[in-house]
Amino acid sequence: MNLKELATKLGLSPTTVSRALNGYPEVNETTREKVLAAARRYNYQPNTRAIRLATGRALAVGHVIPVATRHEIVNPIFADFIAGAGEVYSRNGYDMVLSVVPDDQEEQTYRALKTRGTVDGVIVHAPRLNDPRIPLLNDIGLPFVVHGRATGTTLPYSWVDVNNRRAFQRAAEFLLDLGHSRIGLVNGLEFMDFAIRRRTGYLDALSARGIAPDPQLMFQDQMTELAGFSAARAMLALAVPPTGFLVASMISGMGVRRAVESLGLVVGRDVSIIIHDDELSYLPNGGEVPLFTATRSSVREAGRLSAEMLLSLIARQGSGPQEHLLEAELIIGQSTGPAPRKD
Amino acid sequence: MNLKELATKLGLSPTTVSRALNGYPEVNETTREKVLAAARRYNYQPNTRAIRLATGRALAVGHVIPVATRHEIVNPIFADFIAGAGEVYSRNGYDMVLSVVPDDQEEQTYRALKTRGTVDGVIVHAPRLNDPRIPLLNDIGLPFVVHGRATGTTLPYSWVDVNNRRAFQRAAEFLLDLGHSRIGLVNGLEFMDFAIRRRTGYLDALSARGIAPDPQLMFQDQMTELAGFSAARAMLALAVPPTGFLVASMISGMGVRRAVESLGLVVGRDVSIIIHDDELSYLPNGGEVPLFTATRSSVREAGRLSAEMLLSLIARQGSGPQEHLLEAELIIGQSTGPAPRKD
DNA sequence: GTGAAAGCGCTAACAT
DNA sequence: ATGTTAGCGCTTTCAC
Repeated sequence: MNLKELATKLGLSPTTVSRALNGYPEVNETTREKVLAAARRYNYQPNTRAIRLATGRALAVGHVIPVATRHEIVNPIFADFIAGAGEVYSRNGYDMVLSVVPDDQEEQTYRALKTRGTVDGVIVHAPRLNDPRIPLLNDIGLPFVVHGRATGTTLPYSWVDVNNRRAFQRAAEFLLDLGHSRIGLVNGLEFMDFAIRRRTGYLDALSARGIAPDPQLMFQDQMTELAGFSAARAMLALAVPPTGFLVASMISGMGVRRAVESLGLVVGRDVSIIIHDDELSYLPNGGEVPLFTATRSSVREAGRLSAEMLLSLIARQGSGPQEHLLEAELIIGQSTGPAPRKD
Repeated sequence: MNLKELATKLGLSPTTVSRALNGYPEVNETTREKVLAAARRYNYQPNTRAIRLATGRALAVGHVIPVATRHEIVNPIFADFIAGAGEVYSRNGYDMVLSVVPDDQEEQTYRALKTRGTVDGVIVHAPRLNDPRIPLLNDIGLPFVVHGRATGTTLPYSWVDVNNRRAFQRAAEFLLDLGHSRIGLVNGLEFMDFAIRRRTGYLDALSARGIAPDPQLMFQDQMTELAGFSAARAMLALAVPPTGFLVASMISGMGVRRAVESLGLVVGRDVSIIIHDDELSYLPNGGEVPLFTATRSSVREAGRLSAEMLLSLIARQGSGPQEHLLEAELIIGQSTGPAPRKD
């Protein structure tokens, strides 16, 4: 059933039916009712392909995932973000187009997305320092919203971010309040914007207490189990080992936990671990570990907000770049003071 | 630059230009050269929206992810599969449309995908026993390929699957050959088709050696770190604990490893662990654990094969359902015989 | 308030 | 081998 057939059945022109369906004000209300009833009755579904051609809009939003950072797709953050964004898209009749491309083809992909009219806008994930995608997208005129921020970028742009600096600052303060003074930082790679901010928050908390940061307690690496394990083992082998850990991700947090336990230490008694972005969909920790988390809902919320922001940019309802900073929720599980010195 | 403009510049009709560009045989080769050169020169990019409307094809493939199984998206398997499939799609000018929907809207989503003409076909992920999606898609006439198989389904359908039964059988045989006789199975939820097949492989290996399965050594649960930890702890607390483990996923495998180490046991000396789908993108295990894996490349390969199969179904090149069974690669790291009894 | 007609940028008969 | 002519199913002026 297409528009023309529906119009014929109603004894109306396609124009009027179209207007009635799309909420144009000039349609007689009784006519509109009839049209809507018939559309429902015949299960009329407009052909998206025709709408796209006629309007020149793609009715789709792109998410480009370079394969080099493919692990991003297995990041629980990504999954929850996508779930939140997907909700908004489908509510607005938009599709989500996922492009998984070799990282040397990222620029080319964005250009093709624009010139072929595949999407009306894109979400930029995992921004890095001076991220080249921002000037690129600006240049080719493809509307975009960044999930996170790109330190070093001078151009204005729209973004939605969790307050990573504040999150790590509060987590560190929490450990400091418990009496910990040697706190190990197990961070992600510090060319990622969020990792920089997290380190800053950690340092801010230390400096507010007049504690000088110890480079031996600050690790950055991929957020894998093995990297977390290695970092924690190295720190625990120090002459004066840390009694608390601040970890950037659930996955590396599991490595840290294993490192601690493999030395016969007990988490929550001898050592406190605070994991960022804990308690996400597929990795419940069973409430065993003192927690700090951005919480699942806030990441979903970030997805929703980003998607809404992008759709409003596409509709040009927005005036200039929009920005939104979400606060992370501090969730406390068991907690413990510093471990007794064993000397 | 559109087709008409390009044709005018060349002094040809749009038809000829279209034919030249699309490789139709009736075009004069010198004409074709000229057209291709001009297209490159003016950076002509055909408007996908117009092609879609004119041909009635969506040039897109759908992947529907119900939010209830949202963890599927954070599954390394999913990421590698998507990477492989995405490669094929982009090589063929197809888009990948991802729909993340509440699980009670799954059927409705497939119907809408069909009636609105959003996609030409779909990939079905994570099939369950008697999966209702297969009759549904058959019913609405949307071409599909299943990644995995759905035991209990009577309708013929196309699929690509890893030989899970054989994989677990070989892994169990490997442990049996080392002298292990008490082998714990840490499986995924056994309403998932792949989990059923894995259990079958495990049981086949035991029965071939005349070993009766012990229900206390067979666990099924979500494939999370905590579930792996709990299952392994429970088994290790038995009067006669297992000396080997067969684990369904990297994530639960980390829980099993932690459980083992938390008891002061050493992996590779006291206990052997074999993890399926290990060594995927973001979870290197550092070669510490005896490995068994479907390997990253085979999952990517499954993605590629599924995508190719689907595109061929869409083009109706295929005659009847196609099937493809991939063998998993057995990768051996350190290995060990059974732990000495400590009584 | 409704309709006729043109057009979005291609493809695909049907000529020639 | 190339061109002419209709569409694909909508939206959108422009008339009435």
